[in-house]
Amino acid sequence: MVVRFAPSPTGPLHIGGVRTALYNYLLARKHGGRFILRIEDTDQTRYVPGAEEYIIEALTWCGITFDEGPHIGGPHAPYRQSERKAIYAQYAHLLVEKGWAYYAFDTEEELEEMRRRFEAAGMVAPQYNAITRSYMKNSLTLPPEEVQERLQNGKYVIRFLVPRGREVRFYDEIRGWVSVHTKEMDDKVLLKSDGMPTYHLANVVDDHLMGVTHVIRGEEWLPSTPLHVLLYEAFEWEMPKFAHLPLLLRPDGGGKLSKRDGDQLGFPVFPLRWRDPSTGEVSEGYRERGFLPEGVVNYLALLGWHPSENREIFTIEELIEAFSLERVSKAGARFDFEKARWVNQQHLRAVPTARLVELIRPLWEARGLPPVSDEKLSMLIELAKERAALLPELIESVRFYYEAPTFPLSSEREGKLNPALVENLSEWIVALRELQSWTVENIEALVKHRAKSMGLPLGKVLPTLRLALTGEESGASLYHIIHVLGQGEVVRRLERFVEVYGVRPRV
RNA sequence: GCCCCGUUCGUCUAGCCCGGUUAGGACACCUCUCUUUCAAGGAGGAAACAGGGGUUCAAAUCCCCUACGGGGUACCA
Repeated sequence: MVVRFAPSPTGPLHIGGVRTALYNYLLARKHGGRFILRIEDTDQTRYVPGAEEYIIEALTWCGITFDEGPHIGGPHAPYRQSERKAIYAQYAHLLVEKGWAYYAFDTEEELEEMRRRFEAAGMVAPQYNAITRSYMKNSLTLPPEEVQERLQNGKYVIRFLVPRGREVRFYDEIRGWVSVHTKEMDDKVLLKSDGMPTYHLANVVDDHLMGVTHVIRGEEWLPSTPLHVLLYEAFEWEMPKFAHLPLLLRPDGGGKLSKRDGDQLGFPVFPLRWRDPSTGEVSEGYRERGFLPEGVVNYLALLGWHPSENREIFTIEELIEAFSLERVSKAGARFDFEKARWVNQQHLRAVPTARLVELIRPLWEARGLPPVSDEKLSMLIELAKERAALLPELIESVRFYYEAPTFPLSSEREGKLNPALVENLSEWIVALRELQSWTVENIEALVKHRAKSMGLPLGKVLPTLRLALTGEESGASLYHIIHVLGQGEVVRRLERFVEVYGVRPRV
């Protein structure tokens, strides 16, 4: 099995493209096949610098790797279509010789005029086809001498000659048989006047030359597949199998998820941050948002595919094992950011704390937070881990550590303080200061013991202490918080609290 | 407009090919439980076969029509 991912470097890869790459990758790995990256840069006007590097970096981050591609080479190099230009021209001319294609010389204005004319005659979207081509300037209508003359000038395109009266049928691995009549098809340009191929030609030629056995791509290609089928027939090449993946839809139901949706949806549509080189506009990525690559990949796999068992959480290796084209659904899938978060959370919980320390440290430093040892950081992460779905939440939920509470508290929170405890707090500070061994167990014992001797339930004691130490009403285990804060800091914070509330509690 | 593809809880989906299920799971939501609290966990709840015709003893499942959604309709991919 040989599959390929063939993006066009016109900007950042969006999340739907990542899924297409993922399904190809999964299949290649499952069947021990090869996976090729091919850059489809035949439209020179749409080339965006940095896009190719972005695509490779994004897929690498996701753990999607290739066996051949522009970045690693391979037996079918080059892998950029712009560098294969001569190959396509040769094959386009071959089709002309075989009578499957012809030269056309119409200018843009002439094409425009043709469309206007036929529209006026009642056609809605006139195409260059069996009925209109006879009115146009091409090697089918012009005398041979004029054709020769125009070819000398070098300004021509090569168009496919769609045969008449045929039903083109092909089997789609996901949708079953699809058929289209050739009267619905038009004479698509194969070779552009700049000598570059269009997608249709380049894709068929390269897939054949590179030995691709399974063409797995987005559903937007379904309507042009009949043309590709005819192209294989014209070249007398063996056809690959086709599979058209359902599209990723916007959560609001308004069409397919597109690059332009950017951040307006409230969640990233790109795997990595992207800075548009011409406008300077920056779009957020899943990586920067704090997703784990395994979380993104897992969620994406689930959008349009369902395993044979009722299970949602998979590592990439498990996905390789479980994936199959037969279980890909036909209908478009709406992106659900909440569920993506949940899937990521499941993975986050499984990540060893040591790795989280490595992931969090750069974020910690980027925020300019006070230095912490690896040991402290991993204690903090342990505390935050259970309630975080995304990486930055790991830092946000230990805010108490790097940000002392500010007093006075809001009146609502003051209402939750226990007056008896507040009055007695100076004695607690002494006890805490004198605690010999600062362990979670000892702290817990001390708190419980003093609460008991005061006749106060933990439900009164703990919230008050929490407010005094963190300013928050909820969060991780308070005994652990006290422990990680350290004896000195706990005493300092409580003393500050007493300065404000101790003498005459406002409660 | 025309062509192609699609349509099961709010969302992702199982079930459809090989008719007979209390139409299953997950996210989100609600209730209860555990917990100092939040989260997580546990238990439970509400929630769907687009509509209409056939075929059949029996249709989410097979056939047809309609509606709706999406994609395509470039010298873009």
